[in-house]
Amino acid sequence: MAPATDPGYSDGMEKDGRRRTRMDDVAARAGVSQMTVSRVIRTPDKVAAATRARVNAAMAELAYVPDMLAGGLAARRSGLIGAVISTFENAIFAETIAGLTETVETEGFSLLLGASGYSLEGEERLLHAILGRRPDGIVLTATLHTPAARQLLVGSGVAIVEAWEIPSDPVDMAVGFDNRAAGQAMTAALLDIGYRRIAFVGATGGRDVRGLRRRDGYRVALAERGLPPREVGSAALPLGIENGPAFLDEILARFPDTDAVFCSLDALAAGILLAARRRGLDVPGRLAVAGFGDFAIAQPSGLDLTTVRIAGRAIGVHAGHLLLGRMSKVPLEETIIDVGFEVVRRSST
Amino acid sequence: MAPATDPGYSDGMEKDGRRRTRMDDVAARAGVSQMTVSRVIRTPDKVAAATRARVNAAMAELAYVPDMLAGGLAARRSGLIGAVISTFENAIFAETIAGLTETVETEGFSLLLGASGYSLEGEERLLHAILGRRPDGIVLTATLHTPAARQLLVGSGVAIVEAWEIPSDPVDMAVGFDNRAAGQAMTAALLDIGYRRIAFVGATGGRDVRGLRRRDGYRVALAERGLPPREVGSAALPLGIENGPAFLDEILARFPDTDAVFCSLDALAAGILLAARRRGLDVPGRLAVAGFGDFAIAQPSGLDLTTVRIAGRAIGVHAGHLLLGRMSKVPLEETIIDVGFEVVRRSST
DNA sequence: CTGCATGATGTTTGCGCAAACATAAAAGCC
DNA sequence: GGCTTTTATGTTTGCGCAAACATCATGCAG
Repeated sequence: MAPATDPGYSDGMEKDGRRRTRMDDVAARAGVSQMTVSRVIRTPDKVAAATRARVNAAMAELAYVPDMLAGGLAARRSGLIGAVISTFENAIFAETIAGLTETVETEGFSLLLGASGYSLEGEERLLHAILGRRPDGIVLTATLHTPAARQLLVGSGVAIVEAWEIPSDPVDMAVGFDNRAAGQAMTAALLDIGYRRIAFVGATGGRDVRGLRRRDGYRVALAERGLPPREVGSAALPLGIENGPAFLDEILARFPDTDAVFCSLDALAAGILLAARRRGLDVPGRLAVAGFGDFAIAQPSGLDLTTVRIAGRAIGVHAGHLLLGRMSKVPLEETIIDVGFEVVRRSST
Repeated sequence: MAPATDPGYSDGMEKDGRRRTRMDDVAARAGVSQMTVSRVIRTPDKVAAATRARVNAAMAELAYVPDMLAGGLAARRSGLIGAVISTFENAIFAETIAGLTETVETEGFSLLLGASGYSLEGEERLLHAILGRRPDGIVLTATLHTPAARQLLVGSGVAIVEAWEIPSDPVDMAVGFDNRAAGQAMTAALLDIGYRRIAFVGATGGRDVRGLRRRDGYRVALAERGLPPREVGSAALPLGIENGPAFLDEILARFPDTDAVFCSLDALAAGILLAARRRGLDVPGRLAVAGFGDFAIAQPSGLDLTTVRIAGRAIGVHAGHLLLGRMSKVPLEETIIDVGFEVVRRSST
């Protein structure tokens, strides 16, 4: 899995034959030892002010950039944080990644990003690629699907945060919310408004573990009132706005008197809503539509979708802090963080 | 800039005191030398089939994951590709990043992602963080703003691709399109339809170099017909859908007879279009609206925006191939790739 | 059977840095 | 002033791996 080809000029030489500047070069110029340069970079307090100034000057003159690969090898800490998302398709995780980078970058860490895709093989390949870089921490926004993958992570001993979900059996740490409770809450909200013939649209199986949890919540909420579920969906991923018309047709064909639809994703809800409008169905008069995620599209584009809002950015920030905390040796008091959710009612219900 | 804190157990030991598996361990178990294990991983053809099988078995049994940091240090190639975006806010570059990762991952490279934000200091900090990891290549989707940053990159000798733009003076390689030409083409398209009092909304200065290029194109197209420009905007970034109402007000106040608006971004165009609808203005009858970028929101959400479509994914794929090509020693024939653009007319004009 | 490729493996060394230890100088202390 | 403690710096060593070179078979032509 290592790069197969050979770079043109990364043999330590630049294009013009110069060798890359090392600590030794800086040290020689400043008239100190290599170790003192290292100290100026990592623990400046332990170096006399005058010496520090000379070294800093030398570094500036030579435009020295420390080699963190070498440093990491020696110190046994790479300064890398691995982040695993399932796909770039839906921008669900962008906020989380943004919050995560901003949090860990301030401490000098960099982000190693990978998309596992929907193939199991890809998932393991990616984990190997990330673990091989010896990250100091890993954030999983994607769900792990194989026992082997789980095994690999646990065996690595790396700090791990599972995000966007509170797993019943976490690998290590976790930041997220209870998808089941969220699905139940949204369904309950629809019931409170007065809807009784509520359909659910979303993944029916396969890889979308979280969507399935939300569906479970939907089932529970209906069961509490003794109402039968009406489920429509597909196991194929990813589901998006383009599936709206087909799913709407299916709902209306199988459950003609449906008065509300709860979609496992906003993109899906947007698709249903637009399809309904196009068919001349009054929303929410004839059919109410609710989504999940409060992804950017939802509100401002005039769809004004009732949805469940998740603090995506906060998840990323918390995940970063969990990792930083774990690395600071002070034992963390709480390693499972529930950021909750919020049912936001807008004009689509 | 190095991580300030100390990890709990990355001293080469796992939590339970086990040492991390190394090549030596695999070698011992397979009854070969460490070097033979290295060969099995990188150049399996150079190892006898029987030996290879033994080594592979040993690796599997020990769940060995090669340390690419150490390997990179020895081989002077990190297997990392640095990617610099300006912000996660707009999902503009998600497709490009996706195309890039998919391209380079097949060759065993991993992505090091960083957001430079809108601060110049952040830009340099990020470059240091990335260059310090000794990437084999860097893709810039963000524009470079300081001479020092440019200097740093050139001095590093790393292969560089500037994406989403064909700079007049590229640092190294580039994949993108001519923003000026695109702005001109869209304006010309509006003129061809028959609009004559066309306003432009977008960045008026500051960091959004590409937006300014598109504005330049707008000016040229109008000047060719002897029409005066009508420009509205702000230097503050980022501009988004929420700025729609204010900009629409400004347009109608300063240029009441405007019949079309060309926005430097789809998000902005969406904001203007929605604001116009809310005011009861007929789109495109009273006011036509055109955007730029064909970002996901545009079409399916019912806005049906006329826009300029850019092959964002192709940009990422090309960028990846440029880097891989540069690293394969075969001299590249073409290092500046223009992916062009496409004016897409929809119902908003 | 010699000689010389060719293939398969082993040995040595160093990538650039930081941990651990060693030393030297300065600063307190009675 | 001799003593310890503290502060500032230097020296040695090794992180885990791959490049370069060395070695040892084996094959095979003449």
